[in-house]
Amino acid sequence: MKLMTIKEIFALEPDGRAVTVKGWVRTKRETKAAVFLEVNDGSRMGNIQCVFDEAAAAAANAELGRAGTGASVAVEGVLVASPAAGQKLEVRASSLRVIGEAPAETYPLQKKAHSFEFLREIAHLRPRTNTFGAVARVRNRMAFAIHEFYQARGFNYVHTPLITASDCEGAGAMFQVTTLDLERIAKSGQAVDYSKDFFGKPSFLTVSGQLNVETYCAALGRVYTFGPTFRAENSNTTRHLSEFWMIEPEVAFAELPDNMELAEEFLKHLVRTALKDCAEDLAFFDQRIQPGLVKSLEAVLDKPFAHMTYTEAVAILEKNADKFEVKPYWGLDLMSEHEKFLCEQIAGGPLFLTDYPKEIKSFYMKQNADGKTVRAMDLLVPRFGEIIGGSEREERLEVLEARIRELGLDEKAYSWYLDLRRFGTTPHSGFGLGFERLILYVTGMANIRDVIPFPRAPKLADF
RNA sequence: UCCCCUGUAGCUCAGCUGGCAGAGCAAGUGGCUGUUAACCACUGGGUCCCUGGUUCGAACCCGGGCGGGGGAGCCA
Repeated sequence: MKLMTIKEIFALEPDGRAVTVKGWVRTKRETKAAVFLEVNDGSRMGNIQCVFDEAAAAAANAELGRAGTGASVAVEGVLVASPAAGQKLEVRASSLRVIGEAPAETYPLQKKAHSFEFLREIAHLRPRTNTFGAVARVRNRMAFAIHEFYQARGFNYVHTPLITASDCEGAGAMFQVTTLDLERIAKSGQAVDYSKDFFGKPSFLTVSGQLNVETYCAALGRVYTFGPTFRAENSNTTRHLSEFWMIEPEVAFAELPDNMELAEEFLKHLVRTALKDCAEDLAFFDQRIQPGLVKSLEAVLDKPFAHMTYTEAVAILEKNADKFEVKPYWGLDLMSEHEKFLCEQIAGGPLFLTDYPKEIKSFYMKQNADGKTVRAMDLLVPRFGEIIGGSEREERLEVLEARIRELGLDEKAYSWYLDLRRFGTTPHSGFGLGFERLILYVTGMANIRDVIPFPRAPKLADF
């Protein structure tokens, strides 16, 4: 590609070479002596300032009139050092071509700050703002960093299915997938005959790739998934989406401490990469969105994450019972307020909580010898709580079968999963990291609907 | 699903006890010796979310509906 991006131009010396800038106008400032056109092409946070002196402005007068905020333009000129503060480089422009106008009377974005609520209503235009451009770039870098991290450690990227015909994933309400004509069935008053459905039985969108990826873990050793996940929960919060992306590594022969070590290295790798490669965007978030963000991310890298068992945590919470709306006790599934207290007030940073009561965790988690707890781990972080949930898996066939029966689950539905224990079973462990929660954590953004391009949530599937 | 808040100009909001609809920003025009959230002056801009009611009179009070936000739960 011959056209240079603004990011590439900013890596050059201001030696008067000819440059062409193509992008979208962010703002235009006019004085008698000069017109300043700031153009952004999304390659970086900052704009490039294109300066039209009196003669150039006169020559480009008609085009300048059409080059309002949002218009797409091509500017030709030479690259020079900027005589004024604020930018090291600028383009001394000789000509301007407006490619597509954005009439101010109808273009929703103005050269002023907009609320995130308003921008959510124009999700197709919001990537043109500083904030959403920065989120998109960080999101991209983090996605790539995930692959870098696992590929460098010999993990295999496994594509688990999005459609599943087994209702045994157990991680929440599922979206049903069907090709049946619902309106006709409703009118007929007949019972649904799933043998006529596409897969010959009820099918759903996956709520987790874990059970499937365990099969490849039992063959390739180190594996991970990274893909979309669907939950039909009626969740209306700043931390939940109906469609979100999740990373799920699974490691054969790994026990819970190995699992936590991996999770800590993983999160630190992502934070380190963001600080290194997204510095300009993070500086913006630090300044405009979440003051102190960069410092708090740097602090994450400094020290080992704290560890605590559920039982220890409850003892601490009980001593501070007066601080909570819900009184803590052993056996309680911890509330948000408890989790935030533990990582913010006690640990002062990311905190692993382990060995939860088996009653509040999934059937597949490895049972401890105490008969009461399982080898689960949640990683809690300041600001919003749980970012990672994982465990060592139960690899003992009899114990897993007993647990499935105990919970009244359909044993037959899990036969392939139990085969992994029947044939060459091994200890193994894994966890799930919510990708959008990671982006919230790294950017300091407050609402999960603002860190995914097109959020899906109850009553929200526009664009 | 539950609780709370909210809906007024393109955007963000003010509007007292019910009495003629306001500001800042944005936009337009003019000015300005290089601006950078530019600055200064002027100008235009309204289905006060919809609907029913109370009242001489409703943006304001009451009922119903719709939209938006925050918190809780579920979890990643």
